[in-house]
Amino acid sequence: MSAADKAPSRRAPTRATRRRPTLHDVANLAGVHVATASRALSDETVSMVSPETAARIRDAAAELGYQVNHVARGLKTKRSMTIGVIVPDLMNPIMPPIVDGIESRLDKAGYTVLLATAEHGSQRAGMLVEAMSARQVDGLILAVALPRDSPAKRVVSLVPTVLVNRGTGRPPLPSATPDERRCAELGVDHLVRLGHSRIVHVAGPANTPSGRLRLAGFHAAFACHGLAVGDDRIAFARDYSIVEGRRACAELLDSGVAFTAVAAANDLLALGCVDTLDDRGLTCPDDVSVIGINDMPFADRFTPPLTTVRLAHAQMGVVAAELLLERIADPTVTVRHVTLEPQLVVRASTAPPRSADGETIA
Amino acid sequence: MSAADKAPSRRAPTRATRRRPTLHDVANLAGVHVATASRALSDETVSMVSPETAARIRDAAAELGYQVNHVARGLKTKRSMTIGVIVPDLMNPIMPPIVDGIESRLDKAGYTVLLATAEHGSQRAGMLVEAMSARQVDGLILAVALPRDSPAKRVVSLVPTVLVNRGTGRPPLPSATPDERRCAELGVDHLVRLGHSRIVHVAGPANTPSGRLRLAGFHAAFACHGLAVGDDRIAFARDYSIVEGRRACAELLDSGVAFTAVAAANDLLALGCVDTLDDRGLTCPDDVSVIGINDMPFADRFTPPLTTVRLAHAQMGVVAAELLLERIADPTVTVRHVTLEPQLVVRASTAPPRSADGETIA
DNA sequence: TTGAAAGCGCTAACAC
DNA sequence: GTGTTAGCGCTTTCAA
Repeated sequence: MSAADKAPSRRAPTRATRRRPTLHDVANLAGVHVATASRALSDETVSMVSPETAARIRDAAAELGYQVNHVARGLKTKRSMTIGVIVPDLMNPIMPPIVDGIESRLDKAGYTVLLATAEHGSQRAGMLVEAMSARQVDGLILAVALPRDSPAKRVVSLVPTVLVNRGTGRPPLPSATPDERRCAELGVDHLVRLGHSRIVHVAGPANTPSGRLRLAGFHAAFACHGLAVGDDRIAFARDYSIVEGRRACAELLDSGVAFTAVAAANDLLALGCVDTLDDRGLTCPDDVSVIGINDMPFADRFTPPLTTVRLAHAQMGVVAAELLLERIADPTVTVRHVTLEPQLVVRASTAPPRSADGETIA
Repeated sequence: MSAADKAPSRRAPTRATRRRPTLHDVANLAGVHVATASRALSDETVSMVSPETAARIRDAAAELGYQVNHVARGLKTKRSMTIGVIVPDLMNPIMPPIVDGIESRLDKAGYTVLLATAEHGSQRAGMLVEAMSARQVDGLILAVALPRDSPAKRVVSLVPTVLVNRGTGRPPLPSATPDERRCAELGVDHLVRLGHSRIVHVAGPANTPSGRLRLAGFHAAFACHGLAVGDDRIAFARDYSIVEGRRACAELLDSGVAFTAVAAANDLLALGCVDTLDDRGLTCPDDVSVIGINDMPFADRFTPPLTTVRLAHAQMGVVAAELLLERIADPTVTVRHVTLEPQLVVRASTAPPRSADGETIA
């Protein structure tokens, strides 16, 4: 009878306005107290209630189509079982695999992801961090840079946070990143092994860690091969895009430096280089070899199929998720930076230089 | 005095264990009641409190770095300001723009998106819907099919839901979809205009609405041109992938039907067809023209650049978001199905048939 | 205009 | 084992 105490207003549920059943309803139907119902419905506490009442409660719950209210539970337990993920842009081909890796790993641990996109260092990125914090996320995974003095920095020190695809940041946060320098080294090594020595670099934006690190790797690889590289052999892209690749490559061509190969800081830039080469009547790889970084989806189907350095994006997402899980479990754990080994993927955009062109330095 | 009643334990916040400030803290600091603080901090209710106290409260909030707790607020207001979005797979190139469209539109309305991935019709899709419902999402946008008899169907009737990229479903839900039939028609029209008449179709999975609708469109276009098409001119892919495109195309080739053009149900399948043609020593478009559907990212850079039918994915996401917003605002609004017009994009994978090949039906 | 008090749906001591 | 009693942090009547 207690099951119907609010009946007058709930009788004949019009099917459209049916209220979501609460723990109270379940308890009433089963003829027990809410607390007992709560215990029976949670795996960690079922043991506290007798098997038969537990069964009765479960039946009642099933009959009503009861579902716990995570929000109410979270208010009490202080855990929302949701993780905020902020990426710069889903259209960037490296992001989907990262998000997918994060999501699949987190899902296994029972977490749901709150996803949002914002440009690097934008005001919006900061706002999103705050919005997510207000939603009581249990953790944050950031693939974006926060503005330097953003108030969001405060929340980052309050909720467990890890960085993915970019490692720097104040304060130091755990991170899962590719070995950026090694990417560039791998590329240059490949080019040198092919016989190139007149190599130029289309560098990523100077204001991104990856841009800077890949440039450093480029220099390091050169030094390692006993080659020198002047500033005239480097052109900076303003962002990672095909158009910037085009522009930077044109800049290099126009500058008059002679080169037989270009190592671009990512695949999009490499694609832009191929375009410019094409525009100028040069063919890749016959006249100039081009190598990128990322091995973006379908890079094997471009014209020409792109030689590149593959980054394990999905795995990076998985690692970031694990780093976060670890940190949520124990916030005092040492911050770790895990770096993923890149892998050279040779396709058709690189070839030995024509004649012995590459044997001498320009 | 009440301002300091918990002080002993909170004095000298160790900076590591600092508790998140609550409305209570703000009220205490400002010397008002929580209710007043609540009113002062919400735009709709500021008018109820005197300007000077409001200012005092805002200052206190700022000083403490106070942030509302959306979870607690949601418990009371029954609105979480989050929307659940379930997609089959982020790696599918059409999904990122859809999600991006959804997210950007929803963000403008103050909503955050809870994203998850699950295969079509999988048990997991149902579980996710329930998990999201348990998290009190204010709405759901589904790009996946739910299992027929899933208990999740019940929640779909409880929380405002719209479909994106796929329109059918029981019960009928608002949807934003491409005009699937028209896609296929556009493709066939283009091929016929080029002079082809021996055309085959690599159909999408028969268990997907898009597969079926595009097939219907293929038939309709044929009929419209006064051409007949037997079942031997159609091969079904088991999913939308390059390998299935390869297989289906090989099947057609092996069956012995003569054709000069293939209309594939999507770009991935088209790419597979190009591969198989290549394997058999046939070149596209010289020997056989191939057309896809989607205009996936970088379709213009494939070998050969793919002629295809473009779908406005990002806009579809935006429309889906708007449909949902509309439905949240008024759940009794008529369910609308908005269909987006596709657009032919001619590139290099289609050309007139060699000689007068195409003039006669096989 | 502000304060008091109730309560959203749930969990967690603490009794019995 | 199960019921009682407090809240979690917020909003919202209802009084004053």
